[in-house]
Amino acid sequence: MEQALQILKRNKLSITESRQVILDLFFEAGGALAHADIESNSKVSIDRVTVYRTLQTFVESGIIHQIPTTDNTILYALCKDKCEAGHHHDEHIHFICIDCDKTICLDEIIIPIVKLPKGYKSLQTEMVVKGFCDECKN
Amino acid sequence: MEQALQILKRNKLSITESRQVILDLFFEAGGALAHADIESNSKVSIDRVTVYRTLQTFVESGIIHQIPTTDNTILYALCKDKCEAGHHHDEHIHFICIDCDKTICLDEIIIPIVKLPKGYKSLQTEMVVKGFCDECKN
DNA sequence: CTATATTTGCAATACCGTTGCAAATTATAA
DNA sequence: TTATAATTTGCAACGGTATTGCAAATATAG
Repeated sequence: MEQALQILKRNKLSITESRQVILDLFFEAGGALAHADIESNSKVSIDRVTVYRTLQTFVESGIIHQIPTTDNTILYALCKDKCEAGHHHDEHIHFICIDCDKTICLDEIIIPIVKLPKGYKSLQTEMVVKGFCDECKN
Repeated sequence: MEQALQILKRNKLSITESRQVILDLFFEAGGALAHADIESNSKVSIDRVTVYRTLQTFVESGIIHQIPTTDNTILYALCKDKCEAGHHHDEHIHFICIDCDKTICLDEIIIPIVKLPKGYKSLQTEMVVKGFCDECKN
């Protein structure tokens, strides 16, 4: 709660209940959330549209970032420190456990630089690893 | 055309026009396609539903694989050699040009192995690089 | 060629994300 | 604190996309 407030202030966003509630959900979850998770997990009822707009605002402010998925949804996760508005630096790996189905940001693991063919210029890199997480290992 | 036929036979799928046409589109494109691309690029008219079901069948058979994106679409690309039904191994990089919007499979560039935290086990890795391709470089 | 199994296309439906607008809430300035 | 301006919210409506059931069409097996 207090944490959410700080984030909103630091990013010069209006302090509203919806925004605080949604931020709290991210802190509780400790991982990535989809739009649907937010709608169903929130105790307070927040309009679908508001959730969409809030997520968009947070992405633009560099508070959360999008994680690509293969099932027509987008996952969102809190950015760590270095993200600024309009300029994300989450060059970390996203891990998807095929057992428990959780998506985990491996913040400490940096995506390696790859050498592209001549003429190609890289601006952004996404890396998604699928497998078993440390709780589901077998 | 011949190529498509071989693939269908090898995977013990019924030989139908739609399936051959869709496979040919992948060969022509040389890269990844979204559902919409298939619908609009096909000379023959194929029902939307058929396209969905065909893509699903191909994924299950290990003929194509899904590439995660962050814009609420799924890209599909032909699997290389080692894919089997239900078990994909496409350890190559997908490059998306933000100018011409094409997706290119950089088959010759191998995804570097990253060291995961203790307890994590990697089965499949996707790497998507966005930037300018060699034709749109600037 | 016939019988069976599979695939296709249509219609209907459900789902998801977006937009415009008025009401409510929050920030600002006196 | 209060009045005003700016922002945010929720509703309704819309458009696009994915899914399902079912009958007709097509492919496979014998």
